[in-house]
Amino acid sequence: MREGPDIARIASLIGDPARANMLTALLVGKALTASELAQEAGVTLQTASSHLGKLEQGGLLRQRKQGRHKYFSLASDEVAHALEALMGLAANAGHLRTRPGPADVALREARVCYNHLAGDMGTRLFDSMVARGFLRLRGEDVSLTPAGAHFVRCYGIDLARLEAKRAPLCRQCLDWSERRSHLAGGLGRALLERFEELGWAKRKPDTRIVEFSRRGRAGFDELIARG
Amino acid sequence: MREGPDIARIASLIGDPARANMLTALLVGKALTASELAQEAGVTLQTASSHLGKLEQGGLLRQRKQGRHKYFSLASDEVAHALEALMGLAANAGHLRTRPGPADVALREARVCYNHLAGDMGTRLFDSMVARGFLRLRGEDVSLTPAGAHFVRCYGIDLARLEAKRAPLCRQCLDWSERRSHLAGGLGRALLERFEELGWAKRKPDTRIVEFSRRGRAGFDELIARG
DNA sequence: TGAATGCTTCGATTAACATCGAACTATGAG
DNA sequence: CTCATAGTTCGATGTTAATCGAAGCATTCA
Repeated sequence: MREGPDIARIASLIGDPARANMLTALLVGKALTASELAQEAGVTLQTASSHLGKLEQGGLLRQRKQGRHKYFSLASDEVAHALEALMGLAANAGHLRTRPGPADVALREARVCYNHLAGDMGTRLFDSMVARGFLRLRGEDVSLTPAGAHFVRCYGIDLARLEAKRAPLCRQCLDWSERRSHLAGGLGRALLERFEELGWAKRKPDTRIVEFSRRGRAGFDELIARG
Repeated sequence: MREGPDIARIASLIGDPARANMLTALLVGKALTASELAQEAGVTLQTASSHLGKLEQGGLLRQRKQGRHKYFSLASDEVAHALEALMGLAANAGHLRTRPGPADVALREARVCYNHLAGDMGTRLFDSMVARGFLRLRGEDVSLTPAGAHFVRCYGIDLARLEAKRAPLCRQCLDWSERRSHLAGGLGRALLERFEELGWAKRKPDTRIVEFSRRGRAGFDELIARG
């Protein structure tokens, strides 16, 4: 055989616990410095540096220097997607790191996945937008319809600015907790930002949990009910 | 942090070259014996036995004994999905195992992915069925519409038998070469079988390549053009 | 200029694990 | 029953790579 891409190389990169911790930490979407990632992974700065070099070499991370800091983030949405796929397998095999507790419940309801909203609320938003014809699915591609563009503009999102960027506007991302898709890409990011701007939601510091206020939850429910 | 499923465990399972070879070999969908997998991975039977035990323990493989043989296959479509996601990353990072050659071209055009058709022809089939209203997408779920049921029955597929099985009928699977979806699940399997039955396509032995005859290619083109 | 901070490189240590030979169990064939 | 084949278990070996202390750059700040 020996055909197709070399999967073991990438998988073994993810397979080290320290590196896996770094990658999952970066799933929140924020860029983190080498020191922060070292702490996240529970290793010293030296070993973290070695790990980060390998992850970047392997194309999983993107890095940018800023002064004497070095910021790392995931290289692409695809990396996040692959990580979530692995999480699905892990959850399925019952290898949860912790027994399902209150944090886990919150995580399943609403969490951040590389800067966009995932979990139950994320998939509900996605399904609603598809059902109302705001998003059109074609195979794996997702595109915003004219009606959808109107909808998000009314919600206060600067669509023109998003479209000017090079990153894809819409993309779907499979959810490990829900086994369904949620909206990724620039628009997904913008929507979560807007939720935070309006005070509907707030990220719980140092976790992937997104906490909705009572008012925010009501607003969200109405938003996906009829726009 | 330390939240969410334990991803490193699964990834390190896939991260060993011998195990990765076994898993990719099983992507063709056929169940293989321990000896066959040992040869596929290029290791002796003893080490293969150890690897297979770990893979099964980790929930990636399913095994059934038959006489003095032990047959292994992937545990689920989800495993195949995760593997293809990793292939996407690997291909993206330029870590192709071999430089793109003739085999690679054939692989991108039509290959088998856990017993269903993938590659360019796989995604074209999927897109066509969505466009004609034979498949309906709802988030990550795919379902067969009444019109679609009529279509596949006319094509000679015993739908009742498929529906009787426990495995899901339709499922979408992301394609590493095309970055779009193709049809997985029982129906995807049945369609590929039917292509072979009609002499349209033939699997190239010991590879994932699917070769279409000239007649088969014509029939396929007509099938996805108007049914 | 000197001190402090953030990160990298080097070297040595250690732990994990893939590998295989050899011995063992189980199933099937003659 | 005897032999061959398929697979497992055990133990020894060798390699890989994760880890961290210490020293070395680079950047910023005073």
